[in-house]
Amino acid sequence: MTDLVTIGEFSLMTQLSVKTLRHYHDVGLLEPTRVDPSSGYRFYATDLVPTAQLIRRLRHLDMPVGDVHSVLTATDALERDALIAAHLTKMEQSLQQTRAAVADLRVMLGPTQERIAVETRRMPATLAAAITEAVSVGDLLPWWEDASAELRALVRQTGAGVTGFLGGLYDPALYAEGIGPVTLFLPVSDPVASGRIETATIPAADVAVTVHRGSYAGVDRTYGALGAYVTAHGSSRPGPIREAYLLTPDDVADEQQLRTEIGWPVDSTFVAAE
Amino acid sequence: MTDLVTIGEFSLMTQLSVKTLRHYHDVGLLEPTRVDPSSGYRFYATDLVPTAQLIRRLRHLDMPVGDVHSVLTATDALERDALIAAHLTKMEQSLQQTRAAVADLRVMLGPTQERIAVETRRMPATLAAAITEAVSVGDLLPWWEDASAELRALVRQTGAGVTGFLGGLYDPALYAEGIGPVTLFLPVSDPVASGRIETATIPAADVAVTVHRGSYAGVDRTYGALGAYVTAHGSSRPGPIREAYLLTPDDVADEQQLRTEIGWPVDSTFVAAE
DNA sequence: TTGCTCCTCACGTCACGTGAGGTGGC
DNA sequence: TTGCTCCTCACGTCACGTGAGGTGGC
Repeated sequence: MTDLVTIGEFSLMTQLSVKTLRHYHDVGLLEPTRVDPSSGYRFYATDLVPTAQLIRRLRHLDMPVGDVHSVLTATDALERDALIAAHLTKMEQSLQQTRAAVADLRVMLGPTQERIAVETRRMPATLAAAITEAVSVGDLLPWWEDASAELRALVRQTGAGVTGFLGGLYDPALYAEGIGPVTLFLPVSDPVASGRIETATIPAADVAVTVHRGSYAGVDRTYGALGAYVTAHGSSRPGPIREAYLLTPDDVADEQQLRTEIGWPVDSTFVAAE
Repeated sequence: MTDLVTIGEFSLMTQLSVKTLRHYHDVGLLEPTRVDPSSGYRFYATDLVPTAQLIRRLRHLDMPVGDVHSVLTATDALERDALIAAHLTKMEQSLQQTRAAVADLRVMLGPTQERIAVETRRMPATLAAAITEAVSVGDLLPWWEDASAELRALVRQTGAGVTGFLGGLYDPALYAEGIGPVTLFLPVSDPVASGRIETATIPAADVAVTVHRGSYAGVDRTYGALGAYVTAHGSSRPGPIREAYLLTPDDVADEQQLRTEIGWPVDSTFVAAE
């Protein structure tokens, strides 16, 4: 039998505010040990303190309340640790991204705004091993990493010839609505399919292309410059953005050396006129 | 004269969703260049792209929309850079805290739960140089750093004798409501006052004390253990928590060596009975 | 009886997202 | 005419905080 304390005392012991404790009761994250039926007073056993502190820590790391609940109700320690480890990994990645964003902001605020070289080109239809899925912007990076690894692995395994750079098709809805269909593809000499990988013919398209140099975190600048260029020449037309990964993290050690070709769909007359 | 594009195209160029762009229009953060009076269609000049991208970056760093607005309307570059630098500093600190929280979580999930040694004691009334202010939990750390530096500086300057450890009084409201009065004080031999620093007599009190070892980030565990101990002996009584900073970051290089004495107010009968 | 702590609504906040229902331009 | 893009409400979400108005225990 352990001691019961009021919500105010429990707040002191756990450094969770009274409002927060009541909220956690409402959503079922942390139930008081006893609730007085007539007064509605909440009473907490002192042995709930470690649980409350774990909750506080996890919330401090921005783990969603639902996930915290999963951690608390995990049946065994292994499962619980796995959930926490997964969240820590996410946190580390987000730290990484923040650092990149800070570095990039410094670049943006710097003196020079690079000019971009744009070239228009007709991309021919291409046979490829491809993965197409609806992806949200938030999940894009890990999705990309998984999908590209899968494509490369399968193609290597089947022995089909690779006939071009790894590429992607990004539906405008991805940016406009935050979620949309994305195709990642690896051009091949022969049909290759397995699981979610299908053989596809990437359609031909007229595009204005430029090469983005450096970290993918800064690709928005190139999107902006390319879009502005295309608009200035009055030739934008709806269709997916095309990317080709000329130099990837697998190829170079330094982020500065990454090269990504961005293709913005344009009118065929624009290509001919050029 | 620069080109106007629709919201959809502008979304592509800036990687901001259409909903987000409309929201930024509503709150006045990013106004379209032209709004068609009959259709309500928004049109954006392409030279707004860098501004939109700056917004996106700053929001990515969780800078509040209001602060982003301040950055955009800053009259000169110096002011703008200062605002951004201030936010970057905040971010760095929060990264630091997250890292500490992760480390601490690992400790909590580890095998051993230390036991704490509790002793009860009557703290005598003490003459001190003191700063008392209403502080919110979020601001506590920087407030503490400023206040302690100010106290030490003034006391050194006046040549008054220091007669005890730097200490603090934390009103329960600070934890229960997230904001409350806090007193930081340095015991002195002679009256010392200047600016927000006043001479005060810290009242006597009966407290159960224990020493928290290690990073202040982990102090909640000690609060919990001490509170549970006091409750188990049925002697808790309302009043501010007292802390005394025995070994601070100024004294030791390693966080593990930090020592903070925590005092929990108890009944005088409890002290006598001990 | 006076304070103090606790209670329950109802609503606000922040930064958008969702979804219904409808309109304009090629 | 058909799609597609755009529009405006109104409401939802997440994790609480704010504030009014009221009750219970020493």
